Amino acid sequence: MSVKTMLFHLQKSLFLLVFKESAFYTNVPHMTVEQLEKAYEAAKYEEKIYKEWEDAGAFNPDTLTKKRKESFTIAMPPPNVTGQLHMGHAAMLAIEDLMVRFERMRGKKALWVPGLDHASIATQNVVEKKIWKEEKKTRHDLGREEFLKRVDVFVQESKNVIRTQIKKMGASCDWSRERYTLDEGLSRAVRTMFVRMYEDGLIYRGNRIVNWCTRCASTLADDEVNYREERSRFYYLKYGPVVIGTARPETKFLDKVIVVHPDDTRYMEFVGKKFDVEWIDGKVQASVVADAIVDPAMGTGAMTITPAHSFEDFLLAQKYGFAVHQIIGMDGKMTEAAGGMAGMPVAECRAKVVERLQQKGLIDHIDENYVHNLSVCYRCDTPIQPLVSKQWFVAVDKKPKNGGKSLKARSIDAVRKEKITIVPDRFNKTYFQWMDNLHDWCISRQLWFGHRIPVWYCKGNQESGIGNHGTEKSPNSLFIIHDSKTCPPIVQIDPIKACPSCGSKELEQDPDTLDTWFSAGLWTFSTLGWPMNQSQSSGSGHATKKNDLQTFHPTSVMETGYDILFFWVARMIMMTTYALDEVPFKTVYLHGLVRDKFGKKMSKSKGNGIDPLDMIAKYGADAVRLSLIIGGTPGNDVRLYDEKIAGFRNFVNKLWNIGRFVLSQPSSSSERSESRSSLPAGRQVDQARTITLADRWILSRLQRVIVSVTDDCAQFRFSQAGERLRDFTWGDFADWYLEIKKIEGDPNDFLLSTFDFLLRLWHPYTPYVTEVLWEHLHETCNMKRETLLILAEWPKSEKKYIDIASENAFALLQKSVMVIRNARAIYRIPAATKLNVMIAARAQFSLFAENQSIIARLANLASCTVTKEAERPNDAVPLSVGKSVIYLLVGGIVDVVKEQERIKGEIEKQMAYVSNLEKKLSNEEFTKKAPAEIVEQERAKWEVAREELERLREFLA
RNA sequence: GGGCGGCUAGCUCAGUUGGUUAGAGCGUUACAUUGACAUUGUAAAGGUCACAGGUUCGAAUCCUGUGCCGCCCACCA
Repeated sequence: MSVKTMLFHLQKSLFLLVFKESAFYTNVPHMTVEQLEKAYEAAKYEEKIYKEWEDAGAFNPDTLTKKRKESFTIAMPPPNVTGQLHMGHAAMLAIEDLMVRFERMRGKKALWVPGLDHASIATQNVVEKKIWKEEKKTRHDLGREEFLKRVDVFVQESKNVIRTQIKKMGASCDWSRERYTLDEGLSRAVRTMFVRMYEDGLIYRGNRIVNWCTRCASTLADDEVNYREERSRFYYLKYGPVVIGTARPETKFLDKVIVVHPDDTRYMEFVGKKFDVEWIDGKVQASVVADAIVDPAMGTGAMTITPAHSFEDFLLAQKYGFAVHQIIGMDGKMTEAAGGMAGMPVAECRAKVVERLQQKGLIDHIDENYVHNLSVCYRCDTPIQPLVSKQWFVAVDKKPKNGGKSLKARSIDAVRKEKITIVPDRFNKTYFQWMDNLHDWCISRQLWFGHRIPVWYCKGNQESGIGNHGTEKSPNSLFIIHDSKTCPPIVQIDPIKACPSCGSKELEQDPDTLDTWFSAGLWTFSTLGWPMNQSQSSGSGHATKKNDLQTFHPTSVMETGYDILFFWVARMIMMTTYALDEVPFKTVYLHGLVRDKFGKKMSKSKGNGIDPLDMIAKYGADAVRLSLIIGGTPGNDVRLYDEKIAGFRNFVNKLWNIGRFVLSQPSSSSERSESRSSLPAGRQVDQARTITLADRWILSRLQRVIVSVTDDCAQFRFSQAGERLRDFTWGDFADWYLEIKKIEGDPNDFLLSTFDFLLRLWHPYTPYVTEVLWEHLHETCNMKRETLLILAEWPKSEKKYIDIASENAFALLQKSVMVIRNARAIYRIPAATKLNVMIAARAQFSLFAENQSIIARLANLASCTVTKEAERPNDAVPLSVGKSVIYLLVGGIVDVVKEQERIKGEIEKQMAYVSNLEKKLSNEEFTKKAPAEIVEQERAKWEVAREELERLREFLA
């Protein structure tokens, strides 16, 4: 007999079905999977499972089936080799692994390239500190070569630590393609890029004002400068005919130009004139110019300019051709421009200058509460000295000699023309704003650790332009880049033996290294083998796969924190669009910062950080992953704390126990499943022996979940997809479906196949526990496990299994149970008191008749009698469910007054709802203008609500 | 100075193009307890969706303004 005919017969029949409690215990199965511990012990499995994945070659797209056509690539943002991974990295890994696993299961050729960044300035600082602490030596004490050796030792250790940490998170990245920014291959890419850009006129060397960190003894890019609010003194100084304001009197030794606003009536008479002025070291001759750059409201509206130590003044000096004098040296001490104070540290000199000015009566007054932003180094927090020096720059506005648009124009186009989508899209605005304001990028760093600039200077002919610090020798002739007697610098990929201009063999390589973001900017394509396409060994000993660049570039998604949108993402777009004339990635997905429970940024110094490894050890990697994925949205910061992770650990444990239960059911035992070879869900519909309403309901719900989870993941809505899955798993599947299966006994394959699908759907989120359960699923069912879950197919939904009638029917069943439970709680009927219930089922007779035992069991009833129609029995509490009425036969237990109150309350609520709907439906504007289906929907709601209201009124009568 | 984000239940947060009687987790309250799971189950309480206007038949959602919190950029002679 088919299910349909069976249902038909049930509906036809009028007999009373009375549930007998004892019937339930005959089919209760016994556990067959005692070997599985009651609570999931993540630590027991994780390492083993990771190894299985690796051994199966699951991370390497080359070993996957040839059927995979479309590629999916993520270049992992390379962690710095400075040390430990933090929760930000963990978030990055969780999200990227989710994406890669999802796409891999969807049949794509999925590649996730792992790697590490040498992080020149950060790493050098760490190692310098370490050496100082242990040996009280500076890098200069060791010398360049020895120092770099020490760095290398540190880096090797650090790399191992980080690799292990990445693996602990379950990251399914292809270790055979691991890269390091200082690998030979990548270094070659860097040099190639440098030379190409130089030849294209996009890299130049020039004397310009730069941010100088005296502690790091290096330049910093504009975006490597942080600002710190500071209260300091602001000095008003008498300077000839005017009073000028400054916070830095120690820079003012050689100031000779007063600048005022052209419209400032106070100073108009002075413009264009010259004055002899008594100043720090005696008399100087000052001239006055007018320029609109001056803000008349600022200070006194008059200022003197110090071109070598202020960005704005430098621009002015260039504009008017004023001399540029270095006052503060690269070492943070005064130059000979300070006369008798040469060699003095800045702070000391300031005090001395102020003292002298005081003596000379040149101080008008001092503002003690001047608040301004002090620029500091983003690495070591040392105040920045803006100063002029000879550095290498990338020209962002210039068109390449070989044609095409400027770097800036290319980068803007890539996003504006939607070749790159930024998620969330509000960061488009931030990106454009930054790009619009971008100045030439200073790429040379006076560091030892990093990519050495591939430029050689000829020393044979004459003292060359070596030493960016030429200023130290001749502070007043800064604008000579190299004079005509000098051979031009030699810029090329590989070292050479002799100067091509003069043949001299006395060559010296530029001592500086490149900004770490220069190499990072090439990351998506240098890791794939550019500029060499053939098989070739890279420095780390891994082979560069042939055609990787062609197969996997542009990459699919760049997933990283929004805090490095400028540092890195923008640079990659700039460099890649120039080098390859294609975008580095199609989508940029920006995650937020991981913060502590109080919303504070986690940091080592504050000690408020949570170590991912501790959390993994305590709660398991799956729980940590969930806690970083669910509950947040892209671009917004997430708070993370112990209890939160514990909550997700609870869910993982729930999933585990769902597995234990499912696998303990007789349908999964081997004698039942001898012929079963696989479990693609859905197929069982045709094979199953008994199909119940619950089966059809769960199958239908599953289809919807597959659709929404797939769609959400494809749209990067990982949190939403996860919540949807959790609700389905814990609510629909565990709380309802499994409970009903216990009652129905004799479970069919729906149980197994739905569980099978659940494992697949959860796998990208919780790879470990699902893989363990997947193994047990196959073992228990005596099935051959064709693949690991990591390589299993992503579920597809099938429309034909969406069964609205069953969903509606099941919803009524659920409501019946909930309404009874609710009444029991309201009337404080103890759980031990088993109630009798009579249902006047009316049009839903067959539904209730067929499922009376389920209602009885779930609602904890002694008996459940289903009739078509029934008079209200005495002492019965009536409950309304759809068109049916449930009578709780409570005898004399219930307080009549209380019951009347309960019903009155419900009526009141219902009346408000109904009248609301009526108001809406009687509004012609609504019925006329709203879409027909919305109107219809509201009308349907109204009918149901009205009916319910009527029934409630009857109850009161 | 320019820009961005947040403000939704006690707490942490969802809420896809405007149409639900506004949701989840944690916490709280009450009840339950030997076979999947107490890392559990059942039920409940709890919200004028920051505020003020506007657009619309209809606004947590769109527009304008205000307030508070946070962030980014620029700049400070």
